[in-house]
Amino acid sequence: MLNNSHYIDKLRSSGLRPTKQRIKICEILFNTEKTFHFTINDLVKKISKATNDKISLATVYNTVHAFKKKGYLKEIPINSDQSYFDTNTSHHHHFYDENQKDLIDIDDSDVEPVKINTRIPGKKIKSVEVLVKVEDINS
Amino acid sequence: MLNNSHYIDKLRSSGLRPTKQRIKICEILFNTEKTFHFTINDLVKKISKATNDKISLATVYNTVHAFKKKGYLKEIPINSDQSYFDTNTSHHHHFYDENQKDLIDIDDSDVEPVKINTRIPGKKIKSVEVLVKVEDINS
DNA sequence: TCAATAGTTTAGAACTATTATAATGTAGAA
DNA sequence: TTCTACATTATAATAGTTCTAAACTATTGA
Repeated sequence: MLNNSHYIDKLRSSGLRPTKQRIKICEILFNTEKTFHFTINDLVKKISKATNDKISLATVYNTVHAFKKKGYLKEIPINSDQSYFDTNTSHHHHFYDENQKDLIDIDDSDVEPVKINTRIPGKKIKSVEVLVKVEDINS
Repeated sequence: MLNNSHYIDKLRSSGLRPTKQRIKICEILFNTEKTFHFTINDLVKKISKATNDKISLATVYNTVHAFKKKGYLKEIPINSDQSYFDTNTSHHHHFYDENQKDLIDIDDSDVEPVKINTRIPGKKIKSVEVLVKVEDINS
């Protein structure tokens, strides 16, 4: 809202035109102290709370994908009917609470480096992601 | 095909009626030396190859979910447009080849035990799954 | 053995997340 | 300012999955 020049620069420097929709989405995703997880549906709700100018669903999808491609967002692999995204793009892992259907970050420093003692010929490792599924103690 | 009594017992003992559809799906999923990964679509194709009596799509979904619930199948967390299942229900991990969209088992013995040095109060760990995304070396 | 019943299968409709389309709008360059 | 390539939009299309409700069948117990 206030200081958008940062986002404008960020967008422009990665070859994305700083349109008002993209800037608004930047504000919603990156103007927070803490990183967070969201689905497209979550983001649409946040947008409609934050502004009166609605952004079309297609643009939300386009923007999220563009941001993911540029490395501003990560997609988190969970079996789910919808995709989860993370504004925390640093290397880290996740708890997935199967009762609350809630994702919780695990700091990289809280996971001992994962050693994989096998390789696939002709392939290089792109990422190593740990998903810790948890549930209520009494279940 | 031949010795179905094993599957009949297995189904019955877990409270699932041994219908011919379920027995057929058991044969396809569990009559193999090696475990494998599949999508619902893969399974439907295997069924239509294996038999002339077609099994309706709804039944395939129902059966896979029932088998998953009983622990005969695992669902593998990958971001994908469709769900992947695994007939290997032992503890192990996966490579996901992003170019070929192919899943490859990583033996549990090929991954050093993953130590998580943090916990969520009131929650217990249900599983720890490692997904190693790989891609072609020249990409 | 046979009817009752509770669980199962089925085709097809419905639903939901996501992607494609193609017309309109707009940022940035000339 | 004008042009053009890129963006946005509403809407249609697609694809995986779930729902529905009627028909079917394995099991129970009389």
